[in-house]
Amino acid sequence: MKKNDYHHGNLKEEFLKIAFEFIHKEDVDKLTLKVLSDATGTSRSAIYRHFSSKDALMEEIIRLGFEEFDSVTSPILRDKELPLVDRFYKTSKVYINWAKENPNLYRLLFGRKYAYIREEILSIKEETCDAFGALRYAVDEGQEKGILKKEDSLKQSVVIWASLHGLASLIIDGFMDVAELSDELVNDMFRSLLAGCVSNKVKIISTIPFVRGVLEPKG
Amino acid sequence: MKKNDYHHGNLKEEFLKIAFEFIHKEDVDKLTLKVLSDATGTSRSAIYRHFSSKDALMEEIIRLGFEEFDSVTSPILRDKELPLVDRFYKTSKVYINWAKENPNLYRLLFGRKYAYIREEILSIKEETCDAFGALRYAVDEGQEKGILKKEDSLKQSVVIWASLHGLASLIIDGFMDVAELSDELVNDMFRSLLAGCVSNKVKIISTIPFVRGVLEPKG
DNA sequence: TTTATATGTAAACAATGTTAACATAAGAGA
DNA sequence: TCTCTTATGTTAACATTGTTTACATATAAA
Repeated sequence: MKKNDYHHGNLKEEFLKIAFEFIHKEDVDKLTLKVLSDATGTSRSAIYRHFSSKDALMEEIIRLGFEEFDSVTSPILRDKELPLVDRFYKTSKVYINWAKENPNLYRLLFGRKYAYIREEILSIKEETCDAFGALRYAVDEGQEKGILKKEDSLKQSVVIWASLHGLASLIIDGFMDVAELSDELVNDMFRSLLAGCVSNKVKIISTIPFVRGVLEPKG
Repeated sequence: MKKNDYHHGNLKEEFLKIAFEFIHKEDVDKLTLKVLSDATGTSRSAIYRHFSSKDALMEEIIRLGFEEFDSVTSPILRDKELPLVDRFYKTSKVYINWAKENPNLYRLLFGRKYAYIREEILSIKEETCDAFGALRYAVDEGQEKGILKKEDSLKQSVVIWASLHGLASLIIDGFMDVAELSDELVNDMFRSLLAGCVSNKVKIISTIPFVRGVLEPKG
């Protein structure tokens, strides 16, 4: 070990990087300070020069996690090139698949433990660039175009979100052996949501065969 | 302290009772062995004469929890005196309200940590007297009577369950301030589920005004 | 060059679940 | 009743957690 290894250089960034990568693979409560100190070749208390506590580090991880989550969901909802129903459908697919691929991160973001951080980040009241905001925006758009029933758009959005969240949770938390059915379950859930939310005043366009099948059950 | 307090008598039962009551009030990870030993006036390691580990005790708590959960949900789904749709509606209400009143127990039962115990208890394959079994049974009944669309009843049940689970989770895990909207949200969710699942081949009976409103949107 | 600040380590804490060695009560068999 | 076994309790110690305190060293400012 060289002498100038005493000062690491960018230890804070490395802590974050290692922790973030760890959460992509392993369970949240397996991420201990020892894991971080071992991985960086530092002592167990080195982290306290860069974060006031372990929770403070987790806060940053959660922020990064939401950035990643938003980056795979929001753009689809906001993509004006796609028909609106297709945006909903694609988002549903991506949402469930992302949760399946990143179960520990998903639980960290949407579980109870760090609810106060989530509140801080999501802050629904303003139309920020987060996934729930994008969903509300899309729901509003749907109502304006007459595609969705005109109801309280917050409640409508929560019902949609809750459905996806519930399905994702059942799948990743091992509630019954439904993980291998997830593709079909998303389709069924989407069909149910559409039946509940779609107005029949306007003809709705979709480029996705499955979605067209849902919209025209007689065909 | 009397001399014959050395042997407690029914310490195991008391541990279970105290732990079970604790979970009804406080967070799961606040339930430590010290809490149990203090409450019973014993030492921190006394528990190991009755349980092989803390997790073994938690297993029993989870079993008790499912008994309680099932006792407030299953009977409604199995009550042949009620119209089927009313059973679904009442169960939805009771489900969400129970989760709101017992958030820590709900998380313990349906969270990831003790998934293997849940698997053991629920064991969907057989038609046991559990809530999910009762749901599947009710879904089958609905399909036979032509009330529900004839689909894979497992998937249909999972979609219903996931919707309620998602809503309950959002409410109790502090995802947005929707707790005070929960009554309306259950109604909206129920409306959505019914739109997705109900067949229109048969006239459906309900004694609940709200449900009738959902079934006859023109009225 | 000296001084202050930033960033590391080592040692110790209390709290957690857990185990091992020991103590005592209860019950069975003589 | 006496002894032996078993059941059930205690105390002391462990390793692992997150965390704090005192100390050490590299970097930057004066």
